[in-house]
Amino acid sequence: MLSPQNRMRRGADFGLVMRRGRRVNREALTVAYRTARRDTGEHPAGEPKVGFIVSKAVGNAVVRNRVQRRLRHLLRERVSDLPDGSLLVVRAKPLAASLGNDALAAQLDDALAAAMRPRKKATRRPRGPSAGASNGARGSGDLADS
RNA sequence: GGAGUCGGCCAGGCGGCCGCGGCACCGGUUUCGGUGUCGAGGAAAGUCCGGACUCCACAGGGCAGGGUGGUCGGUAACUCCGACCCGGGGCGACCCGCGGGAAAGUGCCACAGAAAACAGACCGCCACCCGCUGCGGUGGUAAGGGUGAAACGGUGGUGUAAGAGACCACCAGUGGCCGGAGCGAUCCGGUCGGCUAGGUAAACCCCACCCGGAGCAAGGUCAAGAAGGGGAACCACGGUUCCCCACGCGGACGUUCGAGGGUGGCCCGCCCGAGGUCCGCGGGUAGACCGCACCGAGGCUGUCGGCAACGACGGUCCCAGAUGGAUGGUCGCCGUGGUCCAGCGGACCACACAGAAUCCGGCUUACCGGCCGGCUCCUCCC
RNA sequence: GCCCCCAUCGUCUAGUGGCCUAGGACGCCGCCCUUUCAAGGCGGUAACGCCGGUUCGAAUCCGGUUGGGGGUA
Repeated sequence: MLSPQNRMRRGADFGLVMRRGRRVNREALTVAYRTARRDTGEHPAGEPKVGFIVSKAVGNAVVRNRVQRRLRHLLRERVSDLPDGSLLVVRAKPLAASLGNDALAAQLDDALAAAMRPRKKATRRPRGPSAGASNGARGSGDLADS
């Protein structure tokens, strides 16, 4: 589960990321990612925000809830690798409902790595006490390795 | 023991690690941290009914419109529930029924058939007649035939030219009256009548009863805003008066002989009404908090009343409250079911239907299974 | 969340208890015409979302269900 400060809550953020962000498609999900723009000052500093989209095509309400919760738990271990002020939206596809946990995690890591590769050097977030104090230790998964 | 029927309850269990939301307390007091505690369902679903709650409207009358439909009760209310009545099914326990009115009226009943609702007669049967044996005419009759979903009481007899409730016996049905039982629907008995009256109201309709409209995105407070609010005074607490600011374009109408608005279907009527009103297009806003997490038609339990639904009284408990939306993820063991290897056993897969959103009472629909109890029928034993 | 609406051939539709064995147009298929294609002509294909009920009889009336669509300070 994500910490409260890492949740995307505004509809405008979703629209911005889905429209302007960098999208990567995999079989079970789609990832849209957008780094902070310091010139426009959209999100001055602050924690990275993550949002989820699970449409009705995925399944009924029980299935959709379960998919969203599993994705949230997977993202919780990876939030510390996102730079400050970045926005991420994960959209689940119908296949995600029937996928095992390892396979789902593999697809997520693969898509995240592809989305962050081009400009990860500029805004790489420094490790430190401010970077999610409780999660810092276990969020060590290197996206490039996965 | 077998078969069946009705009702109630449960909704895989335990543990490790990592997490989330509300509330209370403590520390900090902007963010936050710690401890404790609570955290999905029987259907949370469909949104089909009924209410609570909120806002708008609320002199009155009429016409529409919608809903319900055996009776009595239960309830805040209901299209719900209970008991009973009637009709149907079952040996039975029991189950099913949108179950008022078709002798107030109107409509419809295709095809077939002579005839489809009010009487009549195609074939037939019988009698008579003839300009005479014809596929003839006149009259009687409705038992028989065939059609149809449905054909004008049924069976047997008397009777007759042939027949017919024309008459008789039994049976069925219907209406009036009388008596009895029941709060009532209704039931039982007697008597009389004409002998008989088709179906359809989930067709119009008639009768009885009920229904104002919208819905928590209701509604309120604050912020923002240029379109609507803000401020002050008086005060009978509902208004009056004054002040501030009052988008653009196009069009229509009007100032007491009244434009337009309200009365949320319409009309009459009533009220408001010029400090102009209405329509179209453009342009602008859509954040936070309250509502809302609650002592409630509340849960559990006991006694009493009632056949029951349910009610009365007492005890006890406080029991989800999010807002891109918490109630979880993962691992291990056990349990249940299935498949395979087919010996102990092991491996693999699955664990139903399904996720609160203002709240409550119902209905309906979906659902792997498990547990408990009442009753009925059959068989066996004592 | 709340409130509404709709469902007929592949597509757009007509049908408002019996004339429905469901009509029309555009499609699609075959044949004719043409040297060939198009156009034209002839013929064919193909539907009442599903389950119950009312009725003698249902696409139509009444319930339920499924699937779409819309509105909403």
